[in-house]
Amino acid sequence: MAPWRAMSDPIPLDLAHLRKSCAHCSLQQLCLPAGIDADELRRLDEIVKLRRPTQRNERLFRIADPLVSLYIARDGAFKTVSISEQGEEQIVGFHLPGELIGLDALGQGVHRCEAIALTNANVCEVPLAQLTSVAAQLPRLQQQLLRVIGQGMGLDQDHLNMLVKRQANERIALFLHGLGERYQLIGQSALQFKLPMSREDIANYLGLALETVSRGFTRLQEDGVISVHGRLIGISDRPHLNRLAHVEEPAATPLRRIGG
Amino acid sequence: MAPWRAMSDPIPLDLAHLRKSCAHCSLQQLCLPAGIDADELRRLDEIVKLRRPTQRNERLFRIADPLVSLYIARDGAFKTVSISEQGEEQIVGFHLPGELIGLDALGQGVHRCEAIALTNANVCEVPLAQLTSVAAQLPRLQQQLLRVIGQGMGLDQDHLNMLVKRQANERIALFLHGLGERYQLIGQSALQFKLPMSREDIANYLGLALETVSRGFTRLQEDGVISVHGRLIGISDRPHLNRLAHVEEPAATPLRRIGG
DNA sequence: CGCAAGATTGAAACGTATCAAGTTGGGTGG
DNA sequence: CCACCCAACTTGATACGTTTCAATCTTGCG
Repeated sequence: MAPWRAMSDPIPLDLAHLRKSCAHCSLQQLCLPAGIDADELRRLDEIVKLRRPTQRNERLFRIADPLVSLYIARDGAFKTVSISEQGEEQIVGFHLPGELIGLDALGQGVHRCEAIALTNANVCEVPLAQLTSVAAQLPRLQQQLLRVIGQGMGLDQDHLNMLVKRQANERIALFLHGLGERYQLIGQSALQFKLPMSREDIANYLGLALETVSRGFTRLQEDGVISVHGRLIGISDRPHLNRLAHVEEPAATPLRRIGG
Repeated sequence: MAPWRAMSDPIPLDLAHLRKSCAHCSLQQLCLPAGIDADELRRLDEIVKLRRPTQRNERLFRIADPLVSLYIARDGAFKTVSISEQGEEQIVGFHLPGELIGLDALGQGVHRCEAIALTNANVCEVPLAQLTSVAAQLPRLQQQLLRVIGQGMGLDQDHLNMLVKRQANERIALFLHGLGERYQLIGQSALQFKLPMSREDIANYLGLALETVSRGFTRLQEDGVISVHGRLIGISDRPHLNRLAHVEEPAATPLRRIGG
């Protein structure tokens, strides 16, 4: 595949930032520690490892790997991919910073997906055995763990609802809408962002042909809803986009993500 | 809708059977208690309630109900249904005996689905607060709980893979295949069973028009793969069905379900 | 500059949804 | 017991959207 380390891509490694504990992490409230107190946070911090920077196309785990840790990106983006019996790849979810990666293995103790970096990234690693044993002692952490897992299931359901009985343009609008919301959640612009994934990845995720995604983007641009420059997306008419996605648009948009 | 209690449907209530604890339940190894020891089983048994028999079309919980308990059918069948922003129903999963119901609410503490009985049924109820507090003390139960939850997520993924990039006949074959396996798992015939759900439910679940499901059944019957008499399904040529579903068919079929 | 991968655009073929009749079977009431 | 009814299911004809195949265009990168 692609080289693990592209020469033109010097790693902007900020050790000081990497060493920060959960307590100082800007994602704290969006991540596993959300809602737990200072003492508990210290216990959690003790078991969280900081991995070396991850290169584009690098894998956190592969299919059939035993479940060891859960992962969370601090920055960058990942996709999780399952492979059908016929060898076709299916993207199960996209993961932005703060979103737990690795829950696919909870059932069998063995991963059924690969987690592949879409960009260079920095990742926290949480050994599951330690996490569960700490959680057994800290009811609030246990509760939060279940909540995070449950949210993951909710996202799978959102993904499913996006695929069933919705046609191409609706899926694409919903995808862009959700992505914008997720970027907003982590403090970036909901109206202008760079897609970390290819058209092919989007198509795969949405259950469409990549040509259909391309046509969809073009159509949205012609209609003045978005602007497209390669992977750079600008949302020009958010209400219109929401209408196409059939999403209500009250002031406070409910917590929602697209990729699980 | 249909009457809560049809006159022609006297409830064959077997109190002796209902009073059985998990320890004596035939589903024990397929259910929450799988793999935990006798002491732990006793602790679990203490918190499991047996609900009065549930009528066809009765709901275990509704959308927006707070999460109180998880449910498991001892017999009968359920569907869980979510409702989109436009008011369209989407069937998220079918639940046969031994399969946990109610995990949809883990994320927000509030149900995002309704659980509706497809048939008359007997149901065990497990209050979640008690379950988690017991699980915190019993590592094996904690582990088993996570495993069951993880399996639920796995099933959602199977459902998703069934919908994406597969065409109608393949989805239908896969659906029947999976249903057969699940019946086999609970000690019934994999080759002959009565569908607990309507064609409309199947179509909704598979993301198809109900006419397409009907045609699919007819086609499978014409090809000598199955026999259809209303809701009675016989599988005449299992290898052929598996081939249509693109499922490998080694001697030992992997643990798999269709509805999550 | 020039290649290769990714993205866009076009035309035709296919599969499924939709609309519209029929058909079957279980339940009800005369 | 039969006629009727209604809901569930089946079957047929047409319309639509998406896939597919193919060609062209763009972009990043060596």
